[in-house]
Amino acid sequence: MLTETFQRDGPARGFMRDSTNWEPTAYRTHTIGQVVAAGESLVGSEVTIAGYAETVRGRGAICFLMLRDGTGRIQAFLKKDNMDDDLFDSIQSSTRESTIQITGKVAKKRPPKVPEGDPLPPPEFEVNAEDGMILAVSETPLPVGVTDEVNVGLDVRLDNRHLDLRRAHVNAMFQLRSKVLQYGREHLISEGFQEINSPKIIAAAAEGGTNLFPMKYFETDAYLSQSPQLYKQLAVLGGLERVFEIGAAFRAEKHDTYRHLNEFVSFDIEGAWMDDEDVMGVQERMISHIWCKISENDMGLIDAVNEYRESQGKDPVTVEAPALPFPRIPYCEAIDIVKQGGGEISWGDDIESHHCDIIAEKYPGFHFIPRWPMSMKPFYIHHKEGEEGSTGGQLSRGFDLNYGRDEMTSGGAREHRVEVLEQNLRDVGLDPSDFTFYTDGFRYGAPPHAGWGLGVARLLMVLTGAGNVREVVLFPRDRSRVTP
RNA sequence: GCCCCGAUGGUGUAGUGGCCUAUCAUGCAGCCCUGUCGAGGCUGCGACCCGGGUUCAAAUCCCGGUCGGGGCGCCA
Repeated sequence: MLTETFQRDGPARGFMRDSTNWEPTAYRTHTIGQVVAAGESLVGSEVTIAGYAETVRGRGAICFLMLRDGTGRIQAFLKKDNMDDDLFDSIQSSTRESTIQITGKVAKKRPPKVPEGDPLPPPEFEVNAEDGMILAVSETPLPVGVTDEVNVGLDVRLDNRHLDLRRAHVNAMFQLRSKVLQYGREHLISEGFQEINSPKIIAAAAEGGTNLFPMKYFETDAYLSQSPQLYKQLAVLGGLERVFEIGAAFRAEKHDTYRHLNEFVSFDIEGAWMDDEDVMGVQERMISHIWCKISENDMGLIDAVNEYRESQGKDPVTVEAPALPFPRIPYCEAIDIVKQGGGEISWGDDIESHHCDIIAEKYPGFHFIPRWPMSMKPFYIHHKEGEEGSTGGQLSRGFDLNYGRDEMTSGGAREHRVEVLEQNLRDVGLDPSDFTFYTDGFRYGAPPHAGWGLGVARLLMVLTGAGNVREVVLFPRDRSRVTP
Protein backbone atom coordinates (compact mmCIF):
# COMPACT_ATOMS: atom_id res chain seq x y z
CA MET A 1 0.00 0.00 0.00
CA LEU A 2 2.65 2.46 1.09
CA THR A 3 4.91 1.14 -1.60
CA GLU A 4 2.28 1.91 -4.21
CA THR A 5 2.08 5.46 -2.95
CA PHE A 6 5.83 5.79 -3.18
CA GLN A 7 5.86 4.49 -6.72
CA ARG A 8 2.89 6.46 -7.97
CA ASP A 9 4.21 9.76 -6.65
CA GLY A 10 7.63 9.16 -8.08
CA PRO A 11 10.90 9.95 -6.37
CA ALA A 12 10.86 12.07 -3.25
CA ARG A 13 10.82 15.85 -3.61
CA GLY A 14 11.22 16.72 0.03
CA PHE A 15 14.99 16.70 -0.10
CA MET A 16 15.16 19.64 -2.47
CA ARG A 17 16.81 22.68 -0.96
CA ASP A 18 15.17 26.06 -0.62
CA SER A 19 16.94 28.31 -3.13
CA THR A 20 14.70 31.35 -2.85
CA ASN A 21 17.63 33.68 -2.25
CA TRP A 22 20.24 32.09 -4.47
CA GLU A 23 21.81 34.45 -7.00
CA PRO A 24 22.13 33.58 -10.70
CA THR A 25 25.42 31.96 -11.66
CA ALA A 26 27.53 31.58 -14.78
CA TYR A 27 25.55 28.51 -15.74
CA ARG A 28 21.96 29.45 -14.94
CA THR A 29 19.64 32.40 -14.55
CA HIS A 30 17.41 30.45 -12.16
CA THR A 31 17.64 27.38 -10.00
CA ILE A 32 15.10 24.76 -10.91
CA GLY A 33 13.56 25.29 -7.49
CA GLN A 34 13.03 28.97 -8.30
CA VAL A 35 11.29 28.16 -11.57
CA VAL A 36 9.08 25.58 -9.89
CA ALA A 37 8.23 27.95 -7.04
CA ALA A 38 7.68 31.06 -9.16
CA GLY A 39 5.52 29.05 -11.57
CA GLU A 40 2.79 31.23 -13.00
CA SER A 41 4.70 34.51 -12.69
CA LEU A 42 7.51 33.23 -14.92
CA VAL A 43 5.31 31.92 -17.73
CA GLY A 44 6.59 33.40 -21.00
CA SER A 45 9.95 34.46 -19.51
CA GLU A 46 13.18 33.05 -20.82
CA VAL A 47 15.28 31.16 -18.30
CA THR A 48 18.47 29.17 -18.37
CA ILE A 49 18.63 26.19 -16.04
CA ALA A 50 21.10 23.38 -15.57
CA GLY A 51 20.95 19.99 -13.94
CA TYR A 52 21.28 16.23 -14.14
CA ALA A 53 19.23 14.40 -16.76
CA GLU A 54 17.05 12.18 -14.62
CA THR A 55 15.12 10.71 -17.53
CA VAL A 56 15.15 11.34 -21.24
CA ARG A 57 12.00 10.20 -22.97
CA GLY A 58 12.45 10.34 -26.70
CA ARG A 59 9.51 10.65 -29.01
CA GLY A 60 10.81 11.06 -32.49
CA ALA A 61 10.51 14.75 -33.17
CA ILE A 62 9.79 15.68 -29.53
CA CYS A 63 11.60 14.83 -26.36
CA PHE A 64 10.97 15.11 -22.62
CA LEU A 65 13.98 15.77 -20.47
CA MET A 66 13.55 15.62 -16.71
CA LEU A 67 16.22 17.84 -15.19
CA ARG A 68 17.19 17.80 -11.51
CA ASP A 69 19.44 20.15 -9.58
CA GLY A 70 19.83 20.39 -5.82
CA THR A 71 16.73 22.54 -5.56
CA GLY A 72 14.11 20.87 -7.67
CA ARG A 73 13.04 18.91 -10.71
CA ILE A 74 11.48 20.23 -13.86
CA GLN A 75 10.66 18.92 -17.28
CA ALA A 76 12.23 20.49 -20.32
CA PHE A 77 10.17 20.04 -23.47
CA LEU A 78 12.22 19.79 -26.64
CA LYS A 79 10.72 20.09 -30.10
CA LYS A 80 12.80 19.53 -33.18
CA ASP A 81 11.08 22.44 -34.93
CA ASN A 82 12.17 24.83 -32.17
CA MET A 83 15.88 24.16 -32.06
CA ASP A 84 18.99 23.11 -33.88
CA ASP A 85 18.65 19.57 -35.28
CA ASP A 86 22.03 18.32 -34.07
CA LEU A 87 21.51 19.75 -30.61
CA PHE A 88 18.08 18.15 -30.42
CA ASP A 89 19.47 14.78 -31.45
CA SER A 90 22.37 14.93 -29.02
CA ILE A 91 20.13 15.79 -26.06
CA GLN A 92 17.55 13.22 -27.06
CA SER A 93 20.21 10.54 -27.12
CA SER A 94 22.04 11.70 -23.98
CA THR A 95 22.46 9.31 -21.10
CA ARG A 96 20.86 9.49 -17.67
CA GLU A 97 22.68 11.68 -15.15
CA SER A 98 24.48 13.66 -17.86
CA THR A 99 24.59 17.35 -16.95
CA ILE A 100 22.69 19.56 -19.35
CA GLN A 101 21.98 23.26 -19.63
CA ILE A 102 18.67 24.36 -21.16
CA THR A 103 17.49 27.80 -22.24
CA GLY A 104 13.85 28.39 -23.05
CA LYS A 105 10.56 29.93 -22.03
CA VAL A 106 8.62 28.82 -19.00
CA ALA A 107 5.21 27.41 -19.85
CA LYS A 108 2.39 25.69 -18.09
CA LYS A 109 2.66 21.95 -18.52
CA ARG A 110 -0.16 19.98 -20.06
CA PRO A 111 -1.89 18.08 -17.26
CA PRO A 112 -1.16 14.35 -17.11
CA LYS A 113 -3.77 11.73 -17.82
CA VAL A 114 -5.28 10.55 -14.56
CA PRO A 115 -7.52 7.57 -13.95
CA GLU A 116 -11.25 8.23 -14.28
CA GLY A 117 -12.58 10.05 -11.21
CA ASP A 118 -9.18 11.03 -9.75
CA PRO A 119 -8.63 14.74 -9.15
CA LEU A 120 -6.19 16.59 -11.41
CA PRO A 121 -2.86 17.39 -9.76
CA PRO A 122 -1.99 21.06 -9.19
CA PRO A 123 -0.64 22.85 -12.27
CA GLU A 124 3.04 22.32 -13.05
CA PHE A 125 5.47 24.23 -15.21
CA GLU A 126 8.05 23.27 -17.76
CA VAL A 127 10.67 24.92 -19.93
CA ASN A 128 10.19 24.88 -23.69
CA ALA A 129 13.75 24.48 -24.84
CA GLU A 130 15.13 26.72 -27.55
CA ASP A 131 18.79 26.24 -26.84
CA GLY A 132 20.94 24.06 -24.67
CA MET A 133 24.27 22.41 -24.09
CA ILE A 134 25.44 19.09 -22.82
CA LEU A 135 27.91 20.04 -20.09
CA ALA A 136 29.19 16.57 -19.26
CA VAL A 137 28.11 13.19 -20.58
CA SER A 138 27.38 10.41 -18.11
CA GLU A 139 28.91 7.03 -18.83
CA THR A 140 26.68 3.97 -18.88
CA PRO A 141 25.62 1.90 -17.18
CA LEU A 142 25.47 3.65 -13.82
CA PRO A 143 27.12 1.53 -11.12
CA VAL A 144 24.43 2.73 -8.72
CA GLY A 145 21.04 3.61 -10.16
CA VAL A 146 19.89 7.03 -8.94
CA THR A 147 16.17 6.47 -9.37
CA ASP A 148 16.08 2.71 -9.93
CA GLU A 149 13.98 0.77 -7.52
CA VAL A 150 16.52 -1.94 -6.91
CA ASN A 151 18.41 -2.37 -3.70
CA VAL A 152 22.12 -1.71 -3.73
CA GLY A 153 24.52 -3.14 -1.16
CA LEU A 154 26.23 -0.69 1.18
CA ASP A 155 29.69 -1.60 -0.06
CA VAL A 156 28.84 -0.87 -3.69
CA ARG A 157 27.18 2.36 -2.61
CA LEU A 158 30.23 3.49 -0.66
CA ASP A 159 32.51 2.65 -3.56
CA ASN A 160 30.31 4.97 -5.63
CA ARG A 161 29.32 7.47 -2.98
CA HIS A 162 29.33 10.32 -5.53
CA LEU A 163 26.37 8.67 -7.25
CA ASP A 164 24.79 7.28 -4.11
CA LEU A 165 24.51 10.86 -2.86
CA ARG A 166 22.27 11.74 -5.79
CA ARG A 167 19.62 9.42 -4.42
CA ALA A 168 16.89 11.35 -2.65
CA HIS A 169 16.97 9.70 0.76
CA VAL A 170 20.78 9.62 0.92
CA ASN A 171 20.98 13.27 -0.03
CA ALA A 172 18.35 14.03 2.62
CA MET A 173 20.35 12.27 5.32
CA PHE A 174 23.40 14.43 4.67
CA GLN A 175 21.31 17.56 4.66
CA LEU A 176 19.95 16.44 8.02
CA ARG A 177 23.50 15.97 9.21
CA SER A 178 24.25 19.57 8.33
CA LYS A 179 21.10 20.71 10.13
CA VAL A 180 21.94 18.75 13.26
CA LEU A 181 25.35 20.43 13.42
CA GLN A 182 23.80 23.83 12.69
CA TYR A 183 21.14 23.57 15.40
CA GLY A 184 23.59 22.08 17.85
CA ARG A 185 26.01 24.98 17.30
CA GLU A 186 23.15 27.43 17.50
CA HIS A 187 22.07 26.10 20.86
CA LEU A 188 25.53 25.97 22.40
CA ILE A 189 26.29 29.49 21.24
CA SER A 190 23.04 30.62 22.84
CA GLU A 191 24.32 29.16 26.13
CA GLY A 192 27.60 31.04 25.80
CA PHE A 193 29.87 28.35 24.33
CA GLN A 194 32.60 29.33 21.88
CA GLU A 195 33.87 27.17 19.04
CA ILE A 196 37.49 26.03 19.18
CA ASN A 197 39.79 23.81 17.15
CA SER A 198 42.24 21.54 18.87
CA PRO A 199 45.27 19.87 17.27
CA LYS A 200 44.80 16.49 15.61
CA ILE A 201 48.50 15.75 15.51
CA ILE A 202 49.69 15.00 19.00
CA ALA A 203 52.84 13.75 20.73
CA ALA A 204 53.19 10.33 22.27
CA ALA A 205 51.63 9.33 25.57
CA ALA A 206 48.08 10.47 25.15
CA GLU A 207 45.34 9.28 27.43
CA GLY A 208 45.94 5.60 27.07
CA GLY A 209 43.06 3.18 26.87
CA THR A 210 42.75 3.14 23.14
CA ASN A 211 45.16 2.45 20.32
CA LEU A 212 46.42 5.43 18.37
CA PHE A 213 47.46 5.72 14.76
CA PRO A 214 51.17 6.48 14.69
CA MET A 215 52.55 8.89 12.13
CA LYS A 216 55.83 10.50 11.25
CA TYR A 217 55.97 14.21 12.07
CA PHE A 218 59.16 15.39 10.37
CA GLU A 219 61.89 13.74 12.44
CA THR A 220 59.77 12.75 15.43
CA ASP A 221 57.01 10.26 16.12
CA ALA A 222 53.51 11.57 16.54
CA TYR A 223 49.95 10.27 16.63
CA LEU A 224 46.53 11.17 15.35
CA SER A 225 44.37 12.50 18.15
CA GLN A 226 41.88 10.12 19.72
CA SER A 227 39.92 12.96 21.33
CA PRO A 228 40.09 16.72 21.96
CA GLN A 229 39.65 15.96 25.66
CA LEU A 230 42.86 17.28 27.15
CA TYR A 231 43.01 20.29 24.85
CA LYS A 232 39.46 21.46 25.41
CA GLN A 233 40.17 21.27 29.15
CA LEU A 234 43.26 23.40 28.68
CA ALA A 235 41.15 25.92 26.77
CA VAL A 236 38.75 26.13 29.70
CA LEU A 237 41.57 26.34 32.26
CA GLY A 238 42.94 29.15 30.15
CA GLY A 239 39.81 31.17 30.62
CA LEU A 240 37.68 30.53 27.56
CA GLU A 241 35.04 29.36 30.09
CA ARG A 242 32.68 27.50 27.74
CA VAL A 243 33.99 25.87 24.61
CA PHE A 244 32.84 23.37 22.02
CA GLU A 245 34.47 21.62 19.11
CA ILE A 246 33.16 19.59 16.21
CA GLY A 247 36.11 17.66 14.90
CA ALA A 248 37.61 14.39 13.79
CA ALA A 249 38.92 11.80 16.21
CA PHE A 250 40.94 8.73 15.31
CA ARG A 251 41.08 5.34 16.99
CA ALA A 252 43.14 2.42 15.80
CA GLU A 253 40.77 -0.21 17.15
CA LYS A 254 40.07 -3.24 15.03
CA HIS A 255 36.38 -3.16 15.63
CA ASP A 256 33.93 -4.00 12.93
CA THR A 257 30.43 -3.04 13.93
CA TYR A 258 27.53 -0.91 12.76
CA ARG A 259 28.44 1.81 15.26
CA HIS A 260 32.25 2.13 15.16
CA LEU A 261 34.54 3.83 12.71
CA ASN A 262 38.25 4.49 12.91
CA GLU A 263 37.75 8.13 11.99
CA PHE A 264 34.66 9.82 13.35
CA VAL A 265 33.39 13.28 14.13
CA SER A 266 32.97 14.08 17.78
CA PHE A 267 30.84 16.92 19.11
CA ASP A 268 32.57 18.02 22.32
CA ILE A 269 31.89 20.62 24.96
CA GLU A 270 33.67 21.70 28.12
CA GLY A 271 32.48 24.32 30.62
CA ALA A 272 34.03 25.97 33.65
CA TRP A 273 32.30 26.10 37.05
CA MET A 274 30.12 23.17 36.01
CA ASP A 275 29.66 19.63 37.26
CA ASP A 276 28.32 16.49 35.62
CA GLU A 277 24.68 17.42 36.30
CA ASP A 278 25.23 20.85 34.71
CA VAL A 279 26.59 19.46 31.46
CA MET A 280 23.94 16.76 31.29
CA GLY A 281 21.52 19.67 31.33
CA VAL A 282 23.36 21.34 28.46
CA GLN A 283 23.23 18.11 26.52
CA GLU A 284 19.56 17.37 26.93
CA ARG A 285 18.64 20.95 26.11
CA MET A 286 20.80 20.82 23.00
CA ILE A 287 19.30 17.56 21.78
CA SER A 288 15.82 18.85 22.50
CA HIS A 289 16.59 22.02 20.53
CA ILE A 290 17.87 20.00 17.58
CA TRP A 291 14.80 17.78 17.54
CA CYS A 292 12.46 20.79 17.85
CA LYS A 293 14.11 22.68 15.01
CA ILE A 294 14.15 19.65 12.73
CA SER A 295 10.48 19.05 13.35
CA GLU A 296 9.74 22.72 12.69
CA ASN A 297 11.84 23.21 9.57
CA ASP A 298 13.07 20.04 8.01
CA MET A 299 10.32 17.49 7.88
CA GLY A 300 10.65 17.43 4.09
CA LEU A 301 14.01 15.77 4.61
CA ILE A 302 12.53 13.27 7.05
CA ASP A 303 9.75 12.61 4.53
CA ALA A 304 12.35 11.80 1.87
CA VAL A 305 13.95 9.32 4.25
CA ASN A 306 10.56 7.85 5.13
CA GLU A 307 9.48 7.46 1.53
CA TYR A 308 12.50 5.29 1.02
CA ARG A 309 11.91 3.41 4.25
CA GLU A 310 8.34 2.71 3.20
CA SER A 311 9.49 1.36 -0.14
CA GLN A 312 11.72 -1.03 1.82
CA GLY A 313 8.92 -2.10 4.13
CA LYS A 314 10.43 -0.29 7.13
CA ASP A 315 8.51 1.75 9.68
CA PRO A 316 8.79 5.52 9.21
CA VAL A 317 10.94 7.52 11.61
CA THR A 318 9.27 10.21 13.68
CA VAL A 319 10.75 13.37 15.15
CA GLU A 320 9.22 14.36 18.46
CA ALA A 321 11.15 16.50 20.90
CA PRO A 322 12.04 14.22 23.82
CA ALA A 323 10.65 15.21 27.21
CA LEU A 324 13.04 16.99 29.61
CA PRO A 325 14.76 16.02 31.74
CA PHE A 326 16.01 12.75 30.27
CA PRO A 327 15.79 9.84 32.73
CA ARG A 328 18.87 9.40 34.93
CA ILE A 329 19.65 5.77 35.72
CA PRO A 330 22.69 5.73 37.98
CA TYR A 331 25.14 2.92 37.31
CA CYS A 332 24.13 1.03 40.45
CA GLU A 333 20.48 1.13 39.43
CA ALA A 334 21.38 0.09 35.89
CA ILE A 335 23.17 -2.97 37.28
CA ASP A 336 20.02 -3.87 39.25
CA ILE A 337 17.84 -3.47 36.15
CA VAL A 338 20.11 -5.78 34.18
CA LYS A 339 20.10 -8.36 36.97
CA GLN A 340 16.31 -8.19 37.31
CA GLY A 341 16.03 -8.60 33.56
CA GLY A 342 17.99 -11.83 33.75
CA GLY A 343 21.38 -10.46 32.68
CA GLU A 344 24.67 -11.76 34.05
CA ILE A 345 26.46 -8.77 35.54
CA SER A 346 28.06 -7.66 38.77
CA TRP A 347 29.06 -4.30 40.19
CA GLY A 348 32.25 -3.15 38.49
CA ASP A 349 31.48 -4.79 35.15
CA ASP A 350 31.06 -2.77 32.01
CA ILE A 351 27.49 -2.49 30.79
CA GLU A 352 27.74 -4.24 27.45
CA SER A 353 25.46 -4.11 24.43
CA HIS A 354 23.33 -7.06 25.49
CA HIS A 355 22.92 -5.46 28.93
CA CYS A 356 21.85 -2.23 27.28
CA ASP A 357 19.15 -4.18 25.46
CA ILE A 358 17.66 -5.06 28.85
CA ILE A 359 17.81 -1.45 30.08
CA ALA A 360 16.39 -0.21 26.77
CA GLU A 361 13.26 -2.28 27.29
CA LYS A 362 12.46 -0.01 30.22
CA TYR A 363 14.05 3.17 28.81
CA PRO A 364 13.81 3.01 25.01
CA GLY A 365 14.70 6.67 24.37
CA PHE A 366 17.51 8.94 25.53
CA HIS A 367 18.70 8.22 29.06
CA PHE A 368 21.73 9.13 31.11
CA ILE A 369 23.73 6.60 33.09
CA PRO A 370 25.64 8.69 35.67
CA ARG A 371 27.93 7.72 38.56
CA TRP A 372 30.07 4.98 37.06
CA PRO A 373 32.70 3.29 39.23
CA MET A 374 35.85 5.40 39.26
CA SER A 375 37.87 2.32 38.31
CA MET A 376 36.09 2.21 34.96
CA LYS A 377 36.54 5.84 34.03
CA PRO A 378 39.58 7.66 32.65
CA PHE A 379 42.04 9.44 34.89
CA TYR A 380 40.66 12.93 34.25
CA ILE A 381 37.22 12.13 35.66
CA HIS A 382 36.35 13.70 38.99
CA HIS A 383 35.21 11.77 42.04
CA LYS A 384 33.98 12.80 45.46
CA GLU A 385 35.22 10.97 48.52
CA GLY A 386 32.40 9.09 50.21
CA GLU A 387 30.31 8.52 47.11
CA GLU A 388 30.36 4.76 47.04
CA GLY A 389 28.49 2.06 45.18
CA SER A 390 26.49 -0.79 46.65
CA THR A 391 29.62 -2.88 47.16
CA GLY A 392 31.66 -0.02 48.56
CA GLY A 393 33.62 0.90 45.44
CA GLN A 394 34.40 4.54 44.72
CA LEU A 395 31.96 6.16 42.34
CA SER A 396 32.93 8.77 39.76
CA ARG A 397 31.21 11.79 38.31
CA GLY A 398 31.36 10.27 34.84
CA PHE A 399 28.22 9.56 32.81
CA ASP A 400 27.06 8.12 29.51
CA LEU A 401 24.10 9.11 27.39
CA ASN A 402 22.44 6.18 25.68
CA TYR A 403 19.63 5.90 23.18
CA GLY A 404 18.19 2.43 23.37
CA ARG A 405 21.15 0.08 23.30
CA ASP A 406 23.58 2.56 21.80
CA GLU A 407 25.98 4.86 23.60
CA MET A 408 25.81 8.41 22.25
CA THR A 409 27.96 10.29 24.69
CA SER A 410 30.58 9.92 27.34
CA GLY A 411 31.12 12.78 29.74
CA GLY A 412 31.63 13.89 33.27
CA ALA A 413 32.96 16.33 35.81
CA ARG A 414 36.73 16.65 35.46
CA GLU A 415 39.36 16.38 38.12
CA HIS A 416 40.71 19.88 38.77
CA ARG A 417 42.99 19.08 41.74
CA VAL A 418 46.41 18.53 40.25
CA GLU A 419 47.66 16.19 42.96
CA VAL A 420 44.60 13.95 42.55
CA LEU A 421 45.04 14.08 38.79
CA GLU A 422 48.63 12.91 39.09
CA GLN A 423 47.62 10.09 41.43
CA ASN A 424 44.89 9.06 38.97
CA LEU A 425 47.49 8.88 36.24
CA ARG A 426 49.71 6.66 38.34
CA ASP A 427 46.69 4.50 39.26
CA VAL A 428 46.09 3.65 35.61
CA GLY A 429 49.76 3.01 34.93
CA LEU A 430 50.60 6.29 33.20
CA ASP A 431 53.56 8.48 34.09
CA PRO A 432 52.59 12.04 35.16
CA SER A 433 55.84 13.34 33.73
CA ASP A 434 54.57 12.46 30.24
CA PHE A 435 51.57 14.73 30.83
CA THR A 436 53.13 17.94 32.02
CA PHE A 437 51.77 19.74 28.96
CA TYR A 438 48.39 18.94 30.48
CA THR A 439 48.91 18.91 34.25
CA ASP A 440 50.79 22.20 34.18
CA GLY A 441 47.51 23.79 33.15
CA PHE A 442 46.17 22.94 36.63
CA ARG A 443 49.00 24.44 38.66
CA TYR A 444 47.92 28.07 38.62
CA GLY A 445 44.34 27.93 39.78
CA ALA A 446 41.92 25.65 37.98
CA PRO A 447 38.17 26.11 37.78
CA PRO A 448 36.14 22.97 38.44
CA HIS A 449 34.75 22.02 35.06
CA ALA A 450 32.86 19.35 33.16
CA GLY A 451 32.05 18.32 29.61
CA TRP A 452 31.14 15.58 27.19
CA GLY A 453 31.79 14.18 23.75
CA LEU A 454 28.96 13.12 21.50
CA GLY A 455 29.26 10.87 18.44
CA VAL A 456 27.65 12.87 15.64
CA ALA A 457 27.01 9.84 13.44
CA ARG A 458 25.39 7.95 16.30
CA LEU A 459 23.00 10.82 16.92
CA LEU A 460 22.22 10.88 13.19
CA MET A 461 21.44 7.17 13.32
CA VAL A 462 18.78 7.91 15.91
CA LEU A 463 17.34 10.80 13.92
CA THR A 464 17.28 9.09 10.53
CA GLY A 465 16.74 5.49 11.58
CA ALA A 466 19.94 4.48 9.79
CA GLY A 467 21.08 1.05 10.86
CA ASN A 468 24.76 1.74 10.31
CA VAL A 469 26.96 4.75 11.01
CA ARG A 470 28.39 4.38 7.53
CA GLU A 471 25.03 5.53 6.16
CA VAL A 472 25.46 8.96 7.71
CA VAL A 473 29.20 9.46 7.17
CA LEU A 474 30.17 10.75 3.74
CA PHE A 475 33.34 8.75 3.24
CA PRO A 476 33.62 6.39 6.18
CA ARG A 477 36.95 5.02 7.34
CA ASP A 478 36.79 1.59 8.81
CA ARG A 479 39.13 -1.30 9.27
CA SER A 480 39.06 -2.25 5.61
CA ARG A 481 38.19 1.00 3.86
CA VAL A 482 40.44 3.97 3.17
CA THR A 483 38.97 4.86 -0.22
CA PRO A 484 37.27 6.74 -1.71
C1' G B 1 40.99 -11.58 17.75
C1' C B 2 36.49 -15.16 18.01
C1' C B 3 31.75 -17.35 16.09
C1' C B 4 28.20 -17.70 12.11
C1' C B 5 26.75 -16.60 7.03
C1' G B 6 27.46 -15.22 2.02
C1' A B 7 29.76 -14.21 -3.19
C1' U B 8 25.39 -15.54 -10.11
C1' G B 9 24.97 -9.88 -16.03
C1' G B 10 26.25 -2.69 -14.42
C1' U B 11 22.73 -3.26 -9.98
C1' G B 12 19.48 -6.44 -6.98
C1' U B 13 18.14 -11.54 -7.27
C1' A B 14 16.16 -17.17 -8.56
C1' G B 15 18.77 -21.60 -8.47
C1' U B 16 20.80 -27.16 -3.12
C1' G B 17 24.65 -32.58 -8.58
C1' G B 18 22.13 -33.78 -14.93
C1' C B 19 15.74 -30.39 -16.16
C1' C B 20 21.16 -24.33 -16.73
C1' U B 21 23.61 -22.87 -24.28
C1' A B 22 21.12 -20.10 -15.90
C1' U B 23 15.31 -17.09 -13.60
C1' C B 24 13.19 -12.45 -12.83
C1' A B 25 13.47 -7.21 -12.16
C1' U B 26 16.15 -3.06 -13.17
C1' G B 27 19.78 -1.31 -16.52
C1' C B 28 22.13 -0.73 -21.28
C1' A B 29 21.85 -0.63 -26.90
C1' G B 30 18.76 -0.23 -31.26
C1' C B 31 13.99 0.61 -33.66
C1' C B 32 8.66 2.86 -33.56
C1' C B 33 5.79 7.03 -31.82
C1' U B 34 4.75 15.41 -32.11
C1' G B 35 2.55 15.76 -25.10
C1' U B 36 5.15 11.79 -22.29
C1' C B 37 5.10 11.97 -17.02
C1' G B 38 6.32 4.86 -12.85
C1' A B 39 5.62 6.47 -20.49
C1' G B 40 4.50 2.39 -23.84
C1' G B 41 5.55 -1.35 -27.77
C1' C B 42 9.17 -4.43 -30.34
C1' U B 43 14.33 -6.47 -30.93
C1' G B 44 18.87 -7.29 -28.79
C1' C B 45 23.20 -7.15 -24.91
C1' G B 46 25.19 -8.70 -20.47
C1' A B 47 26.83 -13.08 -15.09
C1' C B 48 28.09 -18.37 -11.97
C1' C B 49 34.75 -14.39 -7.11
C1' C B 50 39.89 -16.86 -7.71
C1' G B 51 42.87 -21.53 -7.41
C1' G B 52 42.84 -26.65 -6.50
C1' G B 53 39.96 -31.28 -5.74
C1' U B 54 35.67 -35.07 -5.89
C1' U B 55 32.38 -36.91 -9.93
C1' C B 56 30.56 -39.83 -16.08
C1' A B 57 28.57 -34.83 -14.89
C1' A B 58 29.70 -28.90 -10.48
C1' A B 59 26.63 -22.28 -10.18
C1' U B 60 25.43 -26.42 -6.83
C1' C B 61 29.77 -30.93 -3.00
C1' C B 62 35.03 -30.57 -0.52
C1' C B 63 39.78 -27.72 0.57
C1' G B 64 42.55 -23.11 0.34
C1' G B 65 42.51 -17.89 -0.87
C1' U B 66 40.22 -13.08 -1.63
C1' C B 67 36.22 -9.93 -0.78
C1' G B 68 31.68 -8.92 1.72
C1' G B 69 27.55 -9.42 5.57
C1' G B 70 25.75 -10.44 10.70
C1' G B 71 26.94 -11.15 15.92
C1' C B 72 30.59 -10.59 19.76
C1' G B 73 35.03 -8.93 21.79
C1' C B 74 38.27 -4.88 21.94
C1' C B 75 36.96 0.42 22.49
C1' A B 76 37.13 8.22 26.80
